[in-house]
Amino acid sequence: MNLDFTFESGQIFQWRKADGWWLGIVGTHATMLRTEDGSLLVRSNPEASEERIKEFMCLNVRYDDLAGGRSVDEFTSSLLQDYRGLRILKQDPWSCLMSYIVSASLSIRAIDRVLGSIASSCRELNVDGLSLRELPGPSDFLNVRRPRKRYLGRKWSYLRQAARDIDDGTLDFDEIRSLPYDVAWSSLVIAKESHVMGVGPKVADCLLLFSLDKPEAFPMDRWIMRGLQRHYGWLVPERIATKLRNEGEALTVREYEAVSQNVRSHFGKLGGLVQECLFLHMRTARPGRPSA
DNA sequence: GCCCAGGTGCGGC
DNA sequence: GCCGCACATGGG
Repeated sequence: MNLDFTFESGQIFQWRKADGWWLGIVGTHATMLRTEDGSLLVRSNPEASEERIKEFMCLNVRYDDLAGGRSVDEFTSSLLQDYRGLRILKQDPWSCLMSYIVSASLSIRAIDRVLGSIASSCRELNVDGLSLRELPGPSDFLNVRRPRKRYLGRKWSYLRQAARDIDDGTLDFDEIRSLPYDVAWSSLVIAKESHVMGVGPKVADCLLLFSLDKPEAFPMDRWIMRGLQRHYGWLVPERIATKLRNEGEALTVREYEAVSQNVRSHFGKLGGLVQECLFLHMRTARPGRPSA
């Protein structure tokens, strides 16, 4: 387990490192995590059960099992080797949805800042003398005052609408969780009656991967599209690759679906993990080198 | 100044 | 269906 890779991969926001500990909120527990001699150390307040932490860290998921015993391809093997210990965390669905609705077209730093400003009027939790703020739950969110001048535009109303839908049961995460990947994805993105404003192809994949138990979900943003073209060219149909080279980086929903199909049939349930490793790789490794 | 940042909704063909 | 644009702001 490598907590630096895990928390620096960009999968989760509002965590920070202090004195060698990773600090953030798990459920309602202010939590500190670090590894030592191969074991995971936890401090939390109020004290979290071992089960709760295991659930958050997905310690029941074995990546060897997701691979199904087959090796994927050479580049992927070395990628997974380079970022060995990176784990996909299981986030609270509402916090995750909020984070990724906010995330559209912002830098990671800006996303963290916006979420921080939303949390700034919420409950303060403490552990070991350090303090951090909870994000509001769906019903509390409706009472939070809108932060002044903090990047949000129309996104603020998307968040409010999603919060209302959760409150009145129109949006039911457990129901989506129970669906197979492609049905769940379509219900979020395509279906008129269940579409959530602010959730497009990429945000839907984030929610499915990080909160709704779909390890094959493979969110594709600009970094990932560059990574796919550079290292997995055969998964990107020629017409789409040409388009990406010539005009901007935006894909239509249909094009996103086409690439996503190829990616999922290649990586299977290892997809989500590969995606996080590739994301970290593209953002940190020097260009032109196959590995970090 | 200008471009880019974990995209998405909308109105125009 | 696809295209072009607006959306808000800060850092390089």
